[in-house]
Amino acid sequence: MPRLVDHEQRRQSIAEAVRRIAADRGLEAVSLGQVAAEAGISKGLVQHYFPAKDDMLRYATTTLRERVHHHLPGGESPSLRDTVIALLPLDDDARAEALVANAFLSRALKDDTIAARFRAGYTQLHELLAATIAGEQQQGTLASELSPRHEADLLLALAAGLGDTLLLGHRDTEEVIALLDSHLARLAAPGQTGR
Amino acid sequence: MPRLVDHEQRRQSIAEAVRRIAADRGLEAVSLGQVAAEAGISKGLVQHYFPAKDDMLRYATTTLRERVHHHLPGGESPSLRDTVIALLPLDDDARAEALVANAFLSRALKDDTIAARFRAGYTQLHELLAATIAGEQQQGTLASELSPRHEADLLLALAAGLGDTLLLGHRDTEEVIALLDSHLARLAAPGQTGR
DNA sequence: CCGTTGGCGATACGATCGTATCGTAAACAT
DNA sequence: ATGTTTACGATACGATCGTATCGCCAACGG
Repeated sequence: MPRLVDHEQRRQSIAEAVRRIAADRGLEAVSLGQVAAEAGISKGLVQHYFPAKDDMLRYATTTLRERVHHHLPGGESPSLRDTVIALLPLDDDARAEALVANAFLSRALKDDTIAARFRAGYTQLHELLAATIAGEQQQGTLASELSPRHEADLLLALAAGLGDTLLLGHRDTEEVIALLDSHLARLAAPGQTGR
Repeated sequence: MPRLVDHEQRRQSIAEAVRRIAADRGLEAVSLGQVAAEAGISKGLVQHYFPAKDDMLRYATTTLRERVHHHLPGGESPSLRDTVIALLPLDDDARAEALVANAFLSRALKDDTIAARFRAGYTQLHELLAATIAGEQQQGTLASELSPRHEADLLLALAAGLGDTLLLGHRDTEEVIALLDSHLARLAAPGQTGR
């Protein structure tokens, strides 16, 4: 046996190159040559780890939604507000991830593997939000008659739309957060004084 | 002079071919050859009307948001609900348009011309929604303390997010409309019995 | 009637695409 | 030491990319 190499690590570094290119030049700019250059390796090596380009693209979507957890506030049970804010593309990393997800959306409609990844990501976020909502209901800060799953869907859609608004520069960060807060205020339990 | 041809019409038919390809195979599949084949004309003719590919892509975004009006219900003053529903990708046309807009999003971040188009589209829809909201407030069906511009931003974001949810198949049409209705119900004037 | 002009097709160009096929160097088993 | 196996680089392949350059054909002005 020759020298051993961590395949997974290699693949991840290639996948990161793919995501970097997709984020700032679009999926159309993701070619084997560009990826090799971005990853600082030879074109042949990329082929060694991904026999076909489609394999590479599919793999690049594996860790797409893991970063959401990374953006979550560290506390034990983060507030609903902080959790939703963590979904917004507010820093460069989150912005890049949003752009990558956007670039892969059209592929998700044709590629079952990528579609499954998107669905899993949505389900995961949905469960997280629903649990957070239920927690705040028990805590008495959110109105108890709300359906956590229903409100989670609304919040995910709102966060996605506000994310696009941010990416396109239609509204700035302050405005978007104010919009989000006004929505959350309507979910508050009666007698709650905002925030 | 030789036979005269309607340049605008030619350009539009080419632009439609671009949008068709972008909608179902992504922007990466939009090449001069593919566009020519889709439009049923020669590759040289495409070049005749668009000296560079970027010109063609830019032009393809001109009429992107015009179709929204086409989806609006015919009545004099359509309800807020019907107006927002008209923003959702419920039929094939609207779905194709949403996919095209999605495909061009990454380009809008680099191309000022396309970015201006997106911004104009957002502004136009925002004004439409705000006016509709103000109208329903006067009519007494929406709570009078709401800010029409504020709620318009929220509804646009919600519609965009719900649109993505629909495109990706995370929720079906009925569920999405139910989500939308539950949001709208919270905006209703007190004493209003739903819808 | 003929020359000019614009619509349009055909083709050629170099670059880059994705993939295939090599050669070589390094590391372990025997 | 030798042979086998794997990491990796290099190169070649045909296809397609975007662009440039032709030539023909139709139509109108003179």
